[in-house]
Amino acid sequence: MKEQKLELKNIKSFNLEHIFECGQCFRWNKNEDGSYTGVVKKNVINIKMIGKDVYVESYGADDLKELFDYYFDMDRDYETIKNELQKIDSNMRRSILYGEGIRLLNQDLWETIISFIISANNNIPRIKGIIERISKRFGDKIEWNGIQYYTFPTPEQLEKASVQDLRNLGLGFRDVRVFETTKIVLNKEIDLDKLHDEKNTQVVREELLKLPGVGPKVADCILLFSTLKRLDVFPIDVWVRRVMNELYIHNEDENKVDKKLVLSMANEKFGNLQGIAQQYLFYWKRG
DNA sequence: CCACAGGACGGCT
DNA sequence: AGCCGTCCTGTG
Repeated sequence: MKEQKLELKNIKSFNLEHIFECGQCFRWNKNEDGSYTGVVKKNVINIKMIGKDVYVESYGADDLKELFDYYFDMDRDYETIKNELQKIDSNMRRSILYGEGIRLLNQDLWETIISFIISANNNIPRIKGIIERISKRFGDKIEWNGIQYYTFPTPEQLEKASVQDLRNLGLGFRDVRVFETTKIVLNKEIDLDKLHDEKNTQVVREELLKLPGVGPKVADCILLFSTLKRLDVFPIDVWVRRVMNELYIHNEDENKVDKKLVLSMANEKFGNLQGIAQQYLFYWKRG
């Protein structure tokens, strides 16, 4: 374990609030000074921005520069992506203006799977609380500057949780889903490492859908927000359905909008960039 | 007291 | 294949 620092000057398409509050992650918390602190793998990371400059501090095992670049998707050219999307229509232009600093994080696949199983029919404050309690109970403790942080438990660590343990931590009816998914991952009935090697997004999606608690929406979130990083998916929740109806479909009853229609519309308009287009629209309309 | 939240699942038609 | 009730828990 070591402390490291990193300074990045004049970074474009990078805004802490946009990145951490757009619904893709649950383990970053804002501090009083405006900086954010989170746990990534076995590292505690603190980030603040002054103007367009990014200041990063970490305490952990991994090389900070390498970890930062990968986690924050720094190798992807968001300027070019935004330029492409802006050509589509005024909705995209406005949404990109609103969330110009969004980046899609490369979060640990296992952690993302469990996190989004927990997210089903749930709200963000509660999701964050549950994940925090799971980490505190089954993860490893990291102490930094007198504060205790906890890593997200590995499958081996989470295997020690009984259904009742999970229920007591507040998962509700999702307890069995997390319990069963943990077993399946441990048995390698579904090999998470091999999912990274598969090129066809739909094939990976079908694999994810085999996990208890992983339906269409959760699967797409996993594909988009984890190290799988497939941009050709379009997670549809009530908000996205609402936005797509308001902007493009104009159905009288937004609850009766066919999901397949939303998907084909997204595919037609945004193509292979539909995943990130979804994030701009979602963050914009949800405010 | 009830409605609802950033869905999944099972039973039904 | 589509529709619909139900599933914990916290908040309004």
